Formats: sequence, C-alpha cells, structure tokens
Amino acid sequence: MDDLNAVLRERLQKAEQMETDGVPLYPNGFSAPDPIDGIISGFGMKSATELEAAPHAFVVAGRIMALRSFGRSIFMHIQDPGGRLQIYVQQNQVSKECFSVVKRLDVGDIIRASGSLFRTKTDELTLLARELTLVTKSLRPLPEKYHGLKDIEIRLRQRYVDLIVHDSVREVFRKRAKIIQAIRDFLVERDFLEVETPMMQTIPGGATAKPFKTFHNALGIDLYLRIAPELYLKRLLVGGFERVFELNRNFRNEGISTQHNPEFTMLEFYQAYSTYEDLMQLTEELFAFVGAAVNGGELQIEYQGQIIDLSPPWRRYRLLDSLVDIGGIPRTALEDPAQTVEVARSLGVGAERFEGHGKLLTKIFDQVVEPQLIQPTFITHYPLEVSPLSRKNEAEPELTDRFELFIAGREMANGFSELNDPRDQRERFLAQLEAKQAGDEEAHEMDDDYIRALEYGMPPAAGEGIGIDRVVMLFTDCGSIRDVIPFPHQRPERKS
RNA sequence: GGGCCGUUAACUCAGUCGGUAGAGUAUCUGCCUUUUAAGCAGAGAGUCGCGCGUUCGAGUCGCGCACGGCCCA
Repeated sequence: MDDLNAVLRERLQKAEQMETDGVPLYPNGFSAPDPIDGIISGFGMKSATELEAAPHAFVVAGRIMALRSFGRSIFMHIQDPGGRLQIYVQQNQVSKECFSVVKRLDVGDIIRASGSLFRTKTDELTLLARELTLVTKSLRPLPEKYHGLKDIEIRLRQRYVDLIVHDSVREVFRKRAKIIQAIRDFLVERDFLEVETPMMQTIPGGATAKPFKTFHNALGIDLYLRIAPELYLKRLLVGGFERVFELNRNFRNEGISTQHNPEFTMLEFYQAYSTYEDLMQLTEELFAFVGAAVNGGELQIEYQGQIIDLSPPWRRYRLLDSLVDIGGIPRTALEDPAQTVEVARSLGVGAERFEGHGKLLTKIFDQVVEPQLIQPTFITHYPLEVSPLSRKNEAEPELTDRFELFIAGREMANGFSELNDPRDQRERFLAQLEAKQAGDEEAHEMDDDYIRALEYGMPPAAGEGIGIDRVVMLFTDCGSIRDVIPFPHQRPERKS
C-alpha cells in the first residue's frame, strides 16, 4: 500500500479508529450464513402481510454494493455468490454500538446481518437488521457504481475487482465449471478413465507447436511444458486401458490474442476399437449433452449475433471438396502442386520451401474456408503430410482418417483414427525430422520410446482433442478467450 | 513483426486555436427514519502513461519508449 491516495488514506484512518474503538476489522470464526438465493426463492413471492404475519429470521453475509444513509436509518445492498439483498438498519432497532459501526461502513465492506424479512414501501424484499457486524474491512473504493469497470486492462489485471462488480463475469465462470463438469460426466458415463500424464516432457510431442522450455536442476536436463498429452495417453492404450481422457492445460509458445492464450485447456480422449467416424458421432452427442447441461437442452444458440444450430447430424466435407465448394477454388488448381503454390501466393499465405502440397492446402483452407464455417462442420480426409500421427486412409493412402470440427469460424476439435503401425510411425517421424531440418520449427520430434511402445502393440483406436476454452466461448457468447480464462496472460505491469 | 487508435482524480469521462486542469460517481464535513444511479449544502483530491524536443509557454504539436485495444502477417 505504498501508492496511497487520499481516498485510501482516509479509509485507512477511519478503519484504524474503528479498531481503536474495539471494532475488529478482520474477525473470523463465523458460522455459515443463509444464502441469499435461497431466501429470494423461498420468500421473493410472499406479500408484505404474509411476511408480517409469520416473521422469518435469517443471518446473511455479503459485500456492501450500495449504501444510502438517512442519518437515523440506512439502506444497503449486499451481494453474496447467489444474489443481492437489501438490508435496512434503523437506529432504534439496533444497539448503540452496532449503529455506530453501521454509520461508518463503506461500500465494499463485507458485513453480516441478522433480522427478519419485510417489504418496503416500494415493495422490495428487505431484511430489517437486529444485529449487524463488520466481517471484513475494505480499504479500496470500488469502481463507479453506474458505469462499472470499463478499462479492459484493469479488468484483467485486477480480475477480482471485475468479478466483484460484474455479475455477467461471474456467470461466465460458473458456466465454464458446469460445461467442464458435463464433459467429465459424459465421458465417465461411457466408461472413460480420467488420467493425468506429464505436463513436463523431455520430448514435446503430440502436436505441431513451439514449446516452452525449462530446466530440471537435479536431473540436469531440459524439460518442455507439454504442447499436448497425446503420446502419453496412447501409451496408456498400449498398457491396456481402452478408454482414457485427460482434461487439463497445454502450453504453446505462441502469440497472445483474442483467440490464443499461452496456456489453454484441452480435452483429449482415446477410445480403442473405434474409428474417427465413431468419434464424429460421439462429438455431436457430447455437444448436445453439454447443451442440455448448461442451456436447458436448447441446441440453437446465439453466438456473437449469429444463430448456431448444434442439432446433429453436422455437415461433413472432405478438405479438398470444401476448398472447391466453399472456397471457390478450381479443383484442377488444387490437384496440381505447382498451381497450388500459385494459389497460396495469390492469397498471401506464402509457401515456404519445407511446405509441401498438403501443407499448402491446409493453409489455403485456413484462409478462405475456415472463417466461413459458422455452422458446425466436420472437415475430413486431411493430407498425410500434416497428420503425422493419423492412420492412413486405406483407399487413398495420401490422405488420413482424420477430421477437424469447425464452429463459428474456429477450429473446435481435431480427431483421427490412430496410427498404430510402428514401422509407419517411424517413417512419419523421419519425414518430420526432414521438415525440421528444412526449417519447419513446429515439426514433430522423433520419439523413440513412443515407437517402442507401439512395437508392443496398441489396439486400433481413435482419439480426439477438443479446445475447451473455445467450447466455453461458444456457450457463453464470449468473443475473446480472455473472457473465459480468469487470469489470462498479459505483459507484466511496470512500476513507474 | 507491421499499421491505426487509446492512456487526464480511486472509477466513468470532458478538455475549443498551445495560455494557471474540469464534471459525475467515490471520499470527507453538516442535514435527513422507506431509499434504491437517494437528495440538499460545503470541502479535499492530479507525476495529464514515461522521456526528450519545439516554444516565452505543452494535457494539447513532433520524436522515442511502455502498456493496452483493433486490424493485418
């Protein structure tokens, strides 16, 4: 508190005077109060005469959000996790000591009050206090009551204030918890086992992305924060678990934007004896299940002004077909590698030396098709080149049994039939190493132990990753990933 | 990484042509026993993001930096 301004100084002085007068500022040992939402749902419909005929006593606690003083009586609104309730204190209804405390309360203080319910002249359900105690003194003024806190930088750096002031922000994080719980319930119901695999890995694998690097002192080795749990989850399939999932953080050393946070939450699950086609259906069921849990089963949801219909079945396109039908690019141009380079260049997405035909197709897709996929759409048949861990398509071995799911113009999920032939997997890793040497920083590393695991035999399986933050954005109508992560990363504040 | 925009009291925002910094909320003092963006009267509160420059004089003009936002890569 070295940056004390006048308001803070005055509050601190006033608080210390209260303490001197025998009013503890930070007492503890209270019993749990009655939740406000329970009081409102139980008595919100009762009339003034009903409340008068049968008085109900309650103990409530919460933060003072508004305070209106009339000299010998005071109104305040307190807020607890479930809602707001008005408290009315009259001088002749409480002890002298109590009223002297009440007179010195500030907006932001946490208090506890006991009394009975009544209705005011304006018919608002209100607790007439018989007793009121200060629970926690607040020294900093809350943001302006009418406009709230608008400065996005402060809202994120001091999320605690954002949460105090904005019901809608608290609601997003409640909904986030419900969504994640629903996903766990869905998987557990289907006999998936939740597991935890290393966040720190010696070989960062399972995705194409740049990792964060750290160092383990005792072992004297570099470790990487995982970019994906994939290869460990599949080792568990080798070990004999047939259905596993992990729902936790991944870390990717990339830029920060409204769509990317360096650490983000990912669900990955693997199911033996099934294919990517089974998983597309499972994904449709999963979204319907989540919709039921958080949206009352409504599958038409409004997102950023658009209506998105999650009712299955969802549209399916082969990648190449989507480039032709949705992207409007001639099929002949896409089937000829030389012409594809020209298409990529004309779209300004470049064409690096290490990028082959398949990679360019996906870059063109990202540019011209992805933003247009507003309604849920599965894109299938990804090129082998960009799918080093996916099973080859038996009919067309240049393609893989893989899909990605797009909703609202964003990738939401990526799934495929798993490559379980160790000989093929080794070749794929070798191809990745070549790309790496040619300059592709995101190319996959060789993982000899993973090959060894496959050599013991992994049952045929399909696996999928779903970006949880994006799912939460969809169901909470949030446009930025920062809106659904309580403490998103930012450059550190600089003390001037 | 590039372009554009922003940064003024604790919060939300004004600030004209370059001429001593403004409002509302919040805070403090006084009045007020059914208010709810309570009201009335008064008071205090500022490193105008940071630095350099132009100028008699810079919140305002120029350059650089920091942080943030939007768009592009």
